[in-house]
Amino acid sequence: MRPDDASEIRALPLFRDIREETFADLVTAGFLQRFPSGVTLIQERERADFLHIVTDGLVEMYAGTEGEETTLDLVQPLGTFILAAVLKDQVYLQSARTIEKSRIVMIPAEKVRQAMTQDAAFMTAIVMELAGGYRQAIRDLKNLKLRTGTERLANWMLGQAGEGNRVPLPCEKRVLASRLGMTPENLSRGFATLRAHGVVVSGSDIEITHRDALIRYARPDPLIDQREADTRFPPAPGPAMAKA
Amino acid sequence: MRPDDASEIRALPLFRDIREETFADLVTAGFLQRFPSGVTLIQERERADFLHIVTDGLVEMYAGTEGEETTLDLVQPLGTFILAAVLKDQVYLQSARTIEKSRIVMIPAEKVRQAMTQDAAFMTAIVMELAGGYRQAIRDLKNLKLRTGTERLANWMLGQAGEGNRVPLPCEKRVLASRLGMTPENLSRGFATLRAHGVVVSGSDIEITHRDALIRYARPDPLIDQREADTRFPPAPGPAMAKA
DNA sequence: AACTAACCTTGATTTGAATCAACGAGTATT
DNA sequence: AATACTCGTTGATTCAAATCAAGGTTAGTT
Repeated sequence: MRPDDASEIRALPLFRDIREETFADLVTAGFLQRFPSGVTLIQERERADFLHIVTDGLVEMYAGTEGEETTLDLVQPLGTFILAAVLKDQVYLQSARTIEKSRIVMIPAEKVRQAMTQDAAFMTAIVMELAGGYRQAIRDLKNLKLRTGTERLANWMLGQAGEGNRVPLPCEKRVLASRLGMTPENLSRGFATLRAHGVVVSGSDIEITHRDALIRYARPDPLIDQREADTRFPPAPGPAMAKA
Repeated sequence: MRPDDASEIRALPLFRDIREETFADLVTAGFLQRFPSGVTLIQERERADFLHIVTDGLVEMYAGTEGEETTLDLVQPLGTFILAAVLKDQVYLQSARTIEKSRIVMIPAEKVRQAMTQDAAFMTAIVMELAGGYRQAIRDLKNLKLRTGTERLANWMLGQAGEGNRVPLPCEKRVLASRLGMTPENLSRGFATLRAHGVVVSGSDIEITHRDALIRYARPDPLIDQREADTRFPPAPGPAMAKA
């Protein structure tokens, strides 16, 4: 791994506050690899061997048997995946494939576990990362169980647009459909439905023209849709905190 | 909290390996409370204030707006809940209510965070607990996205029966239905469908008469259905492990 | 024991979503 | 430039699930 690759991932919440020495250990053991689009990086049911970090490109996490598979997540640059499997030293529950030309940093699972025991700050960061991942999974569950497909789409658009009105498409629509738990056909129909609620779609050009109308349709819920700010530990203590 | 209440939760993976002193701190700060059935213990969107441990009874984790809610999990004795919210010092994503007469141990969030920084073994246990919870949530997602309601029911039955053929019902069928992501009506129909696949249902008496037939229908997948063994850290090292 | 109130089941209907099938648009290839 | 291919859209149909609407059972109460 080259020095500037290392400094790039140093900014990650997972590594930001750890000791220089711990980081050096991880970087030394790890390596960076480039992959074209469409490469399977890990396969569900295999033993966890590396912590993966996406430094460039896009990775799809998916699961299921051939022909009957579903997208569970998209990992964008400066995201990590399968930390939980690495820590528990168990098999992957998800597969991963590149869906763009990507750069991936891989760190041997054993080194991660070792570093965790040697650096309390690293372990703390791991706790926060896992807690965040867990909470995101709960959000996904609520999203799936409480909303229709088109509602999920509408809320996804609001999140993706941020403050602006353009909705950048991070991947093929078929992948987005699977991520949202619907078929490509129904995603199309979903976009069609949303035309009546302040949305204009033309190919991969997606725009929100009447945000209030879309919000009225989507009924966004911060407990489902709001990305969580990454938390440093200890979290801001209350004004009147007891000391042990 | 009485001494034997304390010793009861000492056996939990979360506390099993922590220092005596840490455990004493937590026990001193915590308290035990008894609740009748039907009491709301926590409410989504509130600030996380206590780590909860169910020592007796049954707790339903649910979410959603009045009238449109869904059950996310059932917590049985010697289970904990909302650890992630406590650690991140954020709001609950789920509500909790007793659905049986229950005994709950509550430990102030601040004490948990404090104990974590003072006892590496406790932090390690937390990492394992979070990783396990995260993986379970991923399993739930796969279960929902890859299977029909009746398939989820069939696999739930196999898991609930264990080695035997009786399928104990831990809760009302309406709650089970919600947990499995279906309506009570469709749960009934699901049981009806499974009569053709080796299942006999009469009220709350549920029995598997032809396990092979049910398995053929359910097509269980260890990556979805298998409970994870709780992992101590470090996980079993390979035969040739480097020492730092 | 009779009454009440949940809970569960069953049937009919509607709605949401998946599937099947055809076509059009865009991209890459020859 | 023509071709082949993938991707996305649209329509028709089928299927799964939710909803609406009765009944029936059970448990808890008076």
